[in-house]
Amino acid sequence: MVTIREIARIAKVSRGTVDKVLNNRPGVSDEVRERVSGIAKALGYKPNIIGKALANQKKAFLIGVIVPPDSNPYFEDIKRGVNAAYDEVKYCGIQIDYQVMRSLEPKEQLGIIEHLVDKGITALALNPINDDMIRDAIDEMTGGGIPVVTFTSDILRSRRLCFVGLDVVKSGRVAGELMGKLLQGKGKVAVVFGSRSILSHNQRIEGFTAVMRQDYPGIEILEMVENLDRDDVSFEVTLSLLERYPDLDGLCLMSAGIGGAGRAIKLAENGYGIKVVSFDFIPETVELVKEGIIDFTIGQNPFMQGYQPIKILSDYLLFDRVPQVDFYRISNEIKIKQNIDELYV
Amino acid sequence: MVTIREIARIAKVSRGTVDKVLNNRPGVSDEVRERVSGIAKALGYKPNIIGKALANQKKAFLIGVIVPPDSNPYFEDIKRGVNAAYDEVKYCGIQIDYQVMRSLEPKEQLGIIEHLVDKGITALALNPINDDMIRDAIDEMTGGGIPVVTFTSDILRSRRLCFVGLDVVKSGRVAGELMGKLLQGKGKVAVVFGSRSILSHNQRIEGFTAVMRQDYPGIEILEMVENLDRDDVSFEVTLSLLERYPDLDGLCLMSAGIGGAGRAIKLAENGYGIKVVSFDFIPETVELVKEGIIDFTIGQNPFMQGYQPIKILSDYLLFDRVPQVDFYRISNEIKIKQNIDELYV
DNA sequence: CTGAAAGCGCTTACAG
DNA sequence: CTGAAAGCGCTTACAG
Repeated sequence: MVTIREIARIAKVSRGTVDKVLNNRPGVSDEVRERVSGIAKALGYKPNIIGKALANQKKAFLIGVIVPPDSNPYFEDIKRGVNAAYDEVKYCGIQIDYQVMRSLEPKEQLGIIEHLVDKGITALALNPINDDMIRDAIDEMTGGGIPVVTFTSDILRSRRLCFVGLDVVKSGRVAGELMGKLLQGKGKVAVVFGSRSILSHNQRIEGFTAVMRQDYPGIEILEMVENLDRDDVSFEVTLSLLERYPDLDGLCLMSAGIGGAGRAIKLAENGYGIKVVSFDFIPETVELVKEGIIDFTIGQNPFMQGYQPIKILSDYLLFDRVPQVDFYRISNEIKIKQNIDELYV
Repeated sequence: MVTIREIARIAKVSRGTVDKVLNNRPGVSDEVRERVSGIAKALGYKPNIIGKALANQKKAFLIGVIVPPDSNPYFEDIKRGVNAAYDEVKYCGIQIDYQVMRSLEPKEQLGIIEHLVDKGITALALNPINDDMIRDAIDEMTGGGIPVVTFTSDILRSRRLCFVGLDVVKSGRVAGELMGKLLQGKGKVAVVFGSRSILSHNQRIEGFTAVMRQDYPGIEILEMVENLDRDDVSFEVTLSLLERYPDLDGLCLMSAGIGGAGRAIKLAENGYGIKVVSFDFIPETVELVKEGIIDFTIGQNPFMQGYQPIKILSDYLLFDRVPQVDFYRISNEIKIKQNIDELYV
């Protein structure tokens, strides 16, 4: 392994000077800069990350994390991922400031961002509200040397370092294929989703209906109803669907409020034989899968959605590693009764 | 963070002495040993892994890896996992010696183990042949300070550090449930498996039949046939099954030789509508899933089966970290046409 | 048994 | 602009 000492010896300069060249720090003449970087390249120098990490311990890195209100148990797992990553990097001098929002207001999020910048964060992991205000704030931070990684949902045309999340259209497609297989290609289905005003909900619907159209023309989508991610609304609309369509064969539950839908299915006369595909691995869903009410549930590995942004930002801060991809893809996981206990292992 | 320097200062001894105490090295009086370890505990000392890693760079750690003959493309992914882990730890002075067997003979494996021990390995990741000879060798290495992690298949009652693999009975159960759902609980199925003489193949069958019996009494298992993991045999037995049972509804392919089975299904008159569940994500399988011949395939994440043993052994060697569990469980992953492209992300 | 010193590879504050 | 020195936390060979 080539070291800085070795390069310094060959270039006949000090190790400090080599360090400046290799890390594009000012204070070296062009002539020396060129000579040193030539030698480094010729020898195939790779920085030793352990050495870097040890020296960096004198610095203090603070990564801010901003998540939406914790009403959604989904974010429990995201937090577990953040903590797991933190455990791996805390010895390198990295600290975390974890902020939970109280609303979904862009203004509140902007306030938290400003607060964190004042506190001196050196990087930010953000589940962004889709608003120009936030996009501008991201660009300003990036411009000011504070890298931002978005997770779970992205914000388009911003200068964030990368996005960690999943291809939501594909999630919808997976749900569509599973429903098609469950119904052996024929029957009547209904969809319960969160809200038309949320981008990802529309994308799930888009993927689901596309697969139905292309691969399962024998399946008819009777209705798609909003539940606003609320448990009580979920109960009502699901029960109503089951009552209005006595011959319903399948139900795709795309949003939160799964518990309410489950109660409706258990209550309805025609609920027993109905095929159900849902999303996420929250406790209510897991329970319904175990009971046999839900046939398949498609999870998004929220753990990794918390874990990866911290690891990516740590790599950036500690080792100047820039992520290789713009979109760090989390895969869709399919769980059934027999393997629902194997979450995140 | 408490450092060795801090403890040394308080205990009024040198840093070297503190190091000896904290790492149970000889050459310290009992009195000093007790005083120092008391202070360390009182201050909540945690070793800084970066410091340890840097100092350890002077040492040379060599991890041996022994895998079966590479006839099985499955082991390509295991190797990718080994390499990925190696990339993460090579800066800590860890080297890998990767050995591929030519046979499944215990004697050959024993020879390779002895060769590696002569070469001076400090740890071993082993896919063990189930034989007393190998068990004894593992125990001898462990006794001599060389930790052994088994992966993919385990060897019972040995002193290996831990096992990385999956619950094969559960894999069979997952396959059973998927088949049950595909057939809506009624129909006739057949199973093609590798060999009765291989433990894991029997375990898959056990799980599959247990779920059929318990949850899907309306499904009849007509026959279970061996293919010896061979492509040509696979073709023959699958074709024969399809010809002898014109009303066959489902086929569970439990072993290698998937390509042959796929050709038979495409060739047979009744092959088109048949429901198929298979195992692994090898290229042939992926292709058949994309074509719609295979409905579900259950993968074992071989990447992680290669990655984890190296990480576990590195942690042990570098930081004296002992694995928290005896069985490091890899989860069963279910893939279908719409998400078969999301492997290992 | 104990301590002082040098070293792992990189960074930084300071002197020239 | 350049270099010498000290330091990050831990380990080790050596002197006493």
